Amino acid sequence: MNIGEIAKRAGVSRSTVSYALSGKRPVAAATARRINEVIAELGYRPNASARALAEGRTRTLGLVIPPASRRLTDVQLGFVATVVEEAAANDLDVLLSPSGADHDRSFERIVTGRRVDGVILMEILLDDPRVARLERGALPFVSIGHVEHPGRSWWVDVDYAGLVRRCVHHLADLGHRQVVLINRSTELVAAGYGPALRATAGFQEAAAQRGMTARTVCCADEPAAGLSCFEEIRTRWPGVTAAVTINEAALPGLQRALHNAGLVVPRDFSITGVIADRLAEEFHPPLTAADVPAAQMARIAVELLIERITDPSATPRHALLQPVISLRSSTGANLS
Amino acid sequence: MNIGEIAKRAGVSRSTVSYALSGKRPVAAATARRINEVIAELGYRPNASARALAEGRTRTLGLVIPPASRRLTDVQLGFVATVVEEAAANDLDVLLSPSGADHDRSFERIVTGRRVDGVILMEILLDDPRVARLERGALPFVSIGHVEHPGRSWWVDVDYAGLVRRCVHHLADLGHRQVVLINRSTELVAAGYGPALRATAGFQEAAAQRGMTARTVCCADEPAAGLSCFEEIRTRWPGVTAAVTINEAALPGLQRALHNAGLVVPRDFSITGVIADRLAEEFHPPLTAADVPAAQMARIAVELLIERITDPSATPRHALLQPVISLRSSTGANLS
DNA sequence: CTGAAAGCGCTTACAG
DNA sequence: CTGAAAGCGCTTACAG
Repeated sequence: MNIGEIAKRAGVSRSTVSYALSGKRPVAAATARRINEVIAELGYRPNASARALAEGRTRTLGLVIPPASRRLTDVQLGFVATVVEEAAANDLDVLLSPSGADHDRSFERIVTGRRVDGVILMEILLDDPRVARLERGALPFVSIGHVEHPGRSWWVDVDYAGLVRRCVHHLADLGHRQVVLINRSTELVAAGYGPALRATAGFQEAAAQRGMTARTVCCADEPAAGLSCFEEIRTRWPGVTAAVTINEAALPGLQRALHNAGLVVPRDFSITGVIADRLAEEFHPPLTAADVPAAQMARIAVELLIERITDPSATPRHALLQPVISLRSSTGANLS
Repeated sequence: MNIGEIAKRAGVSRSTVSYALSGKRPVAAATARRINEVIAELGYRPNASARALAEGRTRTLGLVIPPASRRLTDVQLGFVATVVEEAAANDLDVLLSPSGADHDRSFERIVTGRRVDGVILMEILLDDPRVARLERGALPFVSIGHVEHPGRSWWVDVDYAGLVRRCVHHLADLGHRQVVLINRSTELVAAGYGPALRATAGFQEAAAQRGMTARTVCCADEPAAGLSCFEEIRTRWPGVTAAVTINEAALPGLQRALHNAGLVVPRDFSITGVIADRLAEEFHPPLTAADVPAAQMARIAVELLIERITDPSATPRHALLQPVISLRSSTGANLS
């Protein structure tokens, strides 16, 4: 069943059916009613491929996600879910593409097959080959996260360096002198993952400014690593009284390690960092932390992308969000 | 740039370029080489919409996911990630569609716009309107989970009733006389969510068979609910010595409640259930539980769907997986 | 081994 | 207010 069938049964031309559907040309009320009746009766829906071919746009966005092998964090999940919802709210579909590993074919298919009107990239490296790839092409894209030298590109990000800096100042104000940054995994740092490197920079900068002793450790994205990581910290640097972390997945292990060591938070040890609000609330005690506004970031990304698609010559825009640090119960004065 | 441009530059017809690309007709080696050179030089990729229109298939699968408002569990996440990977391995793209809430437009678009060659449904209710909707149409689909009366449909599922039954027998063998089922949320049960209802049935059946006292509670999908839920259990039924759960999200709260109550697992209280292996391992002590093979289920779903798409007249197939219960450290003899 | 042409199902100037 | 026709970029019988 196609538009011709509808036209025949409604006694009009195919163009009239098309215009009745799109509203791009006025159609007599009676004609429109007849057409809509036939459409409803037959349950007709225009063929998306044909429409895309004729219109030159697919009404679909591409979303490039990290490979399944690497577990998604809560924040990343929030990105995916919200991108899909926000796209749906704009009557756009979302095509998923796993990147990395051996998924280059999939990425290339999305990027070059004109399957999508634009692409959202996440998990951005300071020097990201996918960003470079997209910049060579003409396909509109927006990244959640930004490369080291964003130039005239479109992106939305959270100011990791600034947030970590503020966490450190907060700890300094509470009298802490020796602090540690519990970072994401060694692999991510080695790969040049933006948030991990910017967190390190902000951490060391602020600690130096306040004359604090600053230690940093990488920690795999899983609870077990959080546990062993904290044990290592206690062994190597017993004088450390507070930690800043951006590693959500390690939190349960961290909590267990604190408990095992007989440390009460925040009396004996303070913890803060950049963490999804949901996870910060679940910690015991709830974490004083900068909440990553994942849903907001995803919404902005979709908005920016739609804007860029709609007006290809629009001036590049970006948003660097600076969420506040929510004071909960995991930081206290240094009593040692 | 299109196939005609390639044809012109290679000095052949468009059909020859097409056949060189698809391999559906032999092409002289020299001709093929010339064509491939031009293609490589110009970075040509066929337009996916045009191809889909001409071929009558989109090389895309639809995946209907729960709305973002409802947090995805670890198992569900595993489904999404693996479906995408497995599809990519077959050179298929995945179009996401949020269902439920006010996302009917999105679902209808996927189902009726011929945007996809087939659909994978997850989070199936015993009486699922989406399954009913798809069964009225001609679009191939496979569900992860199955309705109460699956008839001649295609699906893959885990035998929740059987697994929970075995958990109960395991506890009975250890001497437990009063057990509780910590189910998913009241809303999910009310909506007729298959696993929640089948777990209840299996639980009560096995408990009755072994002459045990069986209690059941619904618990929202979040840590805080797990905590309050367990406190309620202790208050209302102090004689309960073991719990079976299928609620992954409640586990951290459950763990905290046990700790708060001064209960040591498994000495004072036993816990088992149906839980993603990763989460079972993270519990302290690691949970004796039936591991939901999420990745395997997703792979089977994609396989079945491809089979159904390839041969629309194929005999319906389904798979009811019966994973073993992994003996870890959270169940012990009833010492009370 | 290759080409000319019809056809997939839409949209949209062009005409009236 | 409406229709006939061209065109989007492919694939694939039909011919040779």
